[in-house]
Amino acid sequence: MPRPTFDRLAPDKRARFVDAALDEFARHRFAEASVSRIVARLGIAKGSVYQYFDDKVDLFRWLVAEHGRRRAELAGAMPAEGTVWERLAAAYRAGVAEWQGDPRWARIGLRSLEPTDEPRLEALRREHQAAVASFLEALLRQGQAEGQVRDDVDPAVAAHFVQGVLTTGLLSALFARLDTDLEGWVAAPRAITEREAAALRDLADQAVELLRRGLAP
Amino acid sequence: MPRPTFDRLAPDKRARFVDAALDEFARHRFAEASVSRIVARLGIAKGSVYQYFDDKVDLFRWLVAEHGRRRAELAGAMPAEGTVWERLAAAYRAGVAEWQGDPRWARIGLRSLEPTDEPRLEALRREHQAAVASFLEALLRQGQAEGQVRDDVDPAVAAHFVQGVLTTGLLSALFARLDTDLEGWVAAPRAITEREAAALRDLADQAVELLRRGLAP
DNA sequence: AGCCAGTGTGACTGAGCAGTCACTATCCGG
DNA sequence: CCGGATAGTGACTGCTCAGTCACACTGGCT
Repeated sequence: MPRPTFDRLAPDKRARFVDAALDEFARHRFAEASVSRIVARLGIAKGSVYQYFDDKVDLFRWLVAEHGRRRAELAGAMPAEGTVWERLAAAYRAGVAEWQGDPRWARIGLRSLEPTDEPRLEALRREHQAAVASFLEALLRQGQAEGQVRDDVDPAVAAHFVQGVLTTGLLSALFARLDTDLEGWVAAPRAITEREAAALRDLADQAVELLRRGLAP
Repeated sequence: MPRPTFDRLAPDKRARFVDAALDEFARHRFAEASVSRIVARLGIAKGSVYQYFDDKVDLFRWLVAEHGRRRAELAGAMPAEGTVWERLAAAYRAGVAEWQGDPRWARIGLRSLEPTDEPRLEALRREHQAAVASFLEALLRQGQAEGQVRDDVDPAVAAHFVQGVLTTGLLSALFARLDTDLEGWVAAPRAITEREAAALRDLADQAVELLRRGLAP
């Protein structure tokens, strides 16, 4: 939890701090991210950071929570009805919207799923992992109830496969097409162009089509 | 490249060193792996490591290369004919065999695909990444030629999806079923039991079935 | 016995890190 | 203009790390 001082911070100062921290944690995984680098870049004293947050873990957790808030906003506009495949495509479209905004926030979302040596982050990671898996599992169960997913599929298992296609698979397909990778992208962050977003939606449709056929009765 | 001294090492000493290094790099990603910990555990002087290898990168690269040699041996027994799905299942079975041996070596294989801040490892990573992708792409093209994969699928794109299912997806499904995760597994490495291997083959069959249906004409 | 190449050693260097704390500066209400 | 609260500071501690190097040891050969 951030300290009260952080909330009271002048908006522009706060914004500059968040920007620098976001950049650091987007570029580097938790263990390699450096509080020293953040303050050096901002030209402020290291002690200031510890006026705002208890420690590095606290700072990272705040970023993850803030990412959650931003994503929830995007997802708010997302329909919760329709066929399984429509909902899946919609969920994915919300993801695209995130990359079209500030890709660094999207990266924080991925970082929250990365394993760490820091035990206080492990619980958080498992929670997020489980949330994704159970969202997809529920979706597949709905699909079975509505006859869009065949009954001999184990939703708990298939959820992992779906996650594999939509995260690892889709991302690596995307970056292969863009001729860069996740690292390069975040090293020089920019919002993706509409053209690229279209390519991504195209890929997402291919992915969903593969899953639709693969899981159909 | 290891130094000549490493090759001349007495077999048991060499084996003990490799075991300790393997353990360290299986448990920790490259940046967090510690040469100091390796020597502390073995009770040898730090300088010794630098008689065997140029530096930490050199040591890691040797482990990755050694893993490649071991996997090549396993893959040697793998049939290069049959339908796409048979070949895919066979490739996966070779992977299972690896986890049934020493799971730490399997982990090194995954480590070689992880991004690093170390530029000298980036080239290696891209190479491995590309090798996997192009193996799968070639497989899908063969499938199209033989009418097992529908023609409106882009093999270059679908290869990434297949990779997503068979790596991320299958692994996370496996560990969900085993009630542990990759980290816990390597922290207490043991060969998987025949029962677990059967579960893994069952999952692999489900994954291949999903892909078969998803990509079929 | 004497030699020496090959092997092993561990204190040391220089670097980076998270986190602390006595101190200073700034702001705001009275 | 004063005084207390709040915010900011940066040198410092204590830690871990990769990599070095002058030195010591060992075993085989002459």
